[in-house]
Amino acid sequence: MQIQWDDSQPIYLQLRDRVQNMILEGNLAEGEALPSVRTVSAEYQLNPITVSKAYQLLVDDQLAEKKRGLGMFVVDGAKDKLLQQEREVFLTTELPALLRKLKRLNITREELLDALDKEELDNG
Amino acid sequence: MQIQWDDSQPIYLQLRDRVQNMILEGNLAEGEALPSVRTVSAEYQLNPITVSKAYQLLVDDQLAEKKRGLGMFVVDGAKDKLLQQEREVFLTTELPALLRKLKRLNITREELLDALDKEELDNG
Amino acid sequence: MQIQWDDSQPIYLQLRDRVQNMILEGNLAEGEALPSVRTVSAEYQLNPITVSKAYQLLVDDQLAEKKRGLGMFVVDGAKDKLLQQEREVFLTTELPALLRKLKRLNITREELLDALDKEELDNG
Amino acid sequence: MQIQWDDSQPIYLQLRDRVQNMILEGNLAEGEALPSVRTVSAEYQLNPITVSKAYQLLVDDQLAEKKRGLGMFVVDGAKDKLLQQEREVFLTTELPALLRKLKRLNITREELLDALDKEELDNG
DNA sequence: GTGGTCTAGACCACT
DNA sequence: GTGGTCTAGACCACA
Repeated sequence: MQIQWDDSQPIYLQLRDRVQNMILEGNLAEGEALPSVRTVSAEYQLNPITVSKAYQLLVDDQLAEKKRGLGMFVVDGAKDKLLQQEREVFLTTELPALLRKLKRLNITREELLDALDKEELDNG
Repeated sequence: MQIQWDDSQPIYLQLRDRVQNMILEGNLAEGEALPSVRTVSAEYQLNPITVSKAYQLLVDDQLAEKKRGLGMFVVDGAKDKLLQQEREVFLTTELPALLRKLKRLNITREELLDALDKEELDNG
Repeated sequence: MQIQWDDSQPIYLQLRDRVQNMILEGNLAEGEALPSVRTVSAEYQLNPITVSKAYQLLVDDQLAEKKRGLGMFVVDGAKDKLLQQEREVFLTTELPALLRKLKRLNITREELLDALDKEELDNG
Repeated sequence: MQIQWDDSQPIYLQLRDRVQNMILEGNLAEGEALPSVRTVSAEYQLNPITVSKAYQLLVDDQLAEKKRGLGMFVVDGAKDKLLQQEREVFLTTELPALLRKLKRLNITREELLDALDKEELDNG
């Protein structure tokens, strides 16, 4: 079970994103323990510190909490928090950027929707 | 006259993007000379090497060309080339990512269009 | 009945402090038995070893004593001992630190007294 | 030039506190560059990562900023920010705790002021 | 020159 | 068992 790491981004950020995705997709329930630092570091052949760094980011974002001597746990409400955070960023930052790009590239709204349709068909 | 550099991206890439935008928006016509490395580095308090690096990327992408002793110039067809390049990247990389994100965030097509409308009004 | 544990300090120290406070406030009289390790560990969902560790600290400080087969008891004179210990620490360690901090933050003696007054009113 | 590290606290936190104190005392002016990670790590025989960790905390608190390739710099307004932060914490957290302790230890306001006077004399 | 990242290996405190 | 911290040493991107 080997991960394909994307070399353009630090591993600890990719790890954090993976956990966030697991929470969003429900593979990691609220209140559930994150896989231990040691487990993850062994499984993916990573330095424990690298894993710790990813987990610490989750704690900083109040998505996970430490219980001393027991491990890290997904906090209650983490999923909603994530959804809201991402929507926020998307609507206030990414979407405006998208629109500017559409204008600059002279892509009409119709082309955009067509492309979305096509994508939807491809991915079922 | 200070630029707000985005610390999350190397300055030389931000510089390149600025020049590309100027070309796309017509502020820098084809055949026109780029501002000299020395000018830019003085104006924005940058290391000349940083500016050179940005310009070299434009040369590598065949968007600009060096004329010995005269400076750098926007090549003919640069604007179209840029448009095509960006459309390509947009349609093959960004759009699929956008769709995945929309799904994950439960943002419907209607919400997307509403947001686009709103943006359009804001930007006139 | 869940305690809010402060993650910045080991649980066994927090437990010890709680017991010490109970002694100081008279909620745990001298000669009285401490709640059993088993009781506490069940009530607060703690590892019994954690509770034992806290109790052992009290024994080490001669504030409690073990009676084989009967449990742990608050020793005679525990309250006075605690008072004296804490006064000692307060006057020799905390107070000097307080003064240094007041100076650094430019908080005058008047502001300090005002704040104390306000606190007193709040807490009745 | 060797620092006496306090073993009860991680070095990177002690380092952060040192820098904060330097800012508060004006030894490190706003806009000035922090001593480089390498310099500090060499001077105090520390791992560069340990120093980085301390500096990152300052960035997270918006007391310092990174300039890519140039180093870390004290941000404008850092000193005021620090003062305000510390006052806030002091007045809302430490002072109430102080009062509770005074009550518990039966230390009167007069004793407190006497002690403060004495301290002041000692430290000039 | 600057900071960022990672590995390997060790020791610690806590539950 | 858990996470936290540190060292030593290496490589990278950036200015």
